[in-house]
Amino acid sequence: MTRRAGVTRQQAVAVAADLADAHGLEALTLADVAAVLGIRLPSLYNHIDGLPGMQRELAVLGCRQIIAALNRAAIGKSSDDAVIAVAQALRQYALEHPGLYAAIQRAPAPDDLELQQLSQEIIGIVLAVLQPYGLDPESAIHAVRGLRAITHGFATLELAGGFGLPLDRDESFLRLLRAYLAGLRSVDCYDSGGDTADTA
Amino acid sequence: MTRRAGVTRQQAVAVAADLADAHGLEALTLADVAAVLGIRLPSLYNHIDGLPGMQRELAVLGCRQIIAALNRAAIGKSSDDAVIAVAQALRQYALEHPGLYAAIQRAPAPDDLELQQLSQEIIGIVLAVLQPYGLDPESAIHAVRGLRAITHGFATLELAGGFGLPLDRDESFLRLLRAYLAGLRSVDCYDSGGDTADTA
DNA sequence: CTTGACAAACTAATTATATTAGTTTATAAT
DNA sequence: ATTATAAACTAATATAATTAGTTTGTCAAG
Repeated sequence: MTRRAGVTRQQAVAVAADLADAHGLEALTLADVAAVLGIRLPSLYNHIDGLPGMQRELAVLGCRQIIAALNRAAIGKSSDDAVIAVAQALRQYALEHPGLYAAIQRAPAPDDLELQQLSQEIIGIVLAVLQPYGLDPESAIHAVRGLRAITHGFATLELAGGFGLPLDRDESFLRLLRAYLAGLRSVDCYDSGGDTADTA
Repeated sequence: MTRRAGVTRQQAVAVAADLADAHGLEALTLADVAAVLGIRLPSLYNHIDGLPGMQRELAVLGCRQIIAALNRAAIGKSSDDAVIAVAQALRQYALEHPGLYAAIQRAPAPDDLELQQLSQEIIGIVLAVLQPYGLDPESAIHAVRGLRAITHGFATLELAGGFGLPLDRDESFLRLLRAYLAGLRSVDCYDSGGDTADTA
């Protein structure tokens, strides 16, 4: 199976992932990857389809790892606990793997079914965790979008060094999630204006 | 003042802004900017300090435009209306100027006082608009972080094509904001568990 | 009106990266 | 042993950024 005892695609992608997480996705070069692997740059093309191909590989890897992390986080929890755990896991993943996280932030190509399916799987986990809230299908999608925006926005601002003040970021995130979930249960976000009901 | 009737820095930055908004910040090259201006690439260095310098210029321009847009949006509104208007304005700016918006998403250099002050100004507007909620200083900062995360996250996911389903995005955003603001008024996001007070 | 200073353009050269084309070679399977 | 091929290689090309050094148009001072 292994010819020449040489480099495998998995190895190349793993090296690229490490470099991207360490120095940022935008600083990732195939030249560096080849150097770490101990081969010449053009030899990399035996394993991956250029820089765009490598970035796609990183997106696939990132999605798989995120799916695993979210599933792990959701086990044995329900309702608010589950939602918060999943959101925390996603934020933590982004902070620990900024390069891979950045790699998944581009829409998959229209013909890239594998990557599209992986993206869907992530959304599916969030949807599942929102089940106990008893939202109608449309509201559930709005809620998934809301949670994704909250988590993605918070994590990327954090990564960009956007929170300068010395105030605990963990608590900011928790308060944000709690406020949103509390609001989700109230009804006044489901119609355009005044309050129509107050509980449930 | 104008030598050679040549290119000015403002012109160069304006061209770069257009290109970045049209094709993405990562696709912006000084070579393209020079070509549009009708000069050779090295001549650009008479006006801007290389690619990093140009990106900083774009960040400054973006901040100024955002500050103007947010101030305009907040005029004559208060409370929820004002917060929602500001958030909508920020989202709209990001959608209309994706290149400039991306340029402001890197933390300013520690010695770049001008850019730091502009960032602060944006935060100041959000803080001001949250005044009517009567939050204590620490809670106000948490709330600013929450609003920034919500708006930034939603807009960047939108830009990345992250919302695939044919469900109105304007409504998703509005619901998200309403839910958060409703939650902000409730107290259960200010301490770890049960409710301690109810108004304030 | 001349002239000198300088900003702003230029050419030339270097470096880095990605990419393609074509060649060599080690090894697994026959 | 032979052979097919994956996986390495060298060589060459294109693009971009950047630096160095040179030329030149224009403004202002004499």
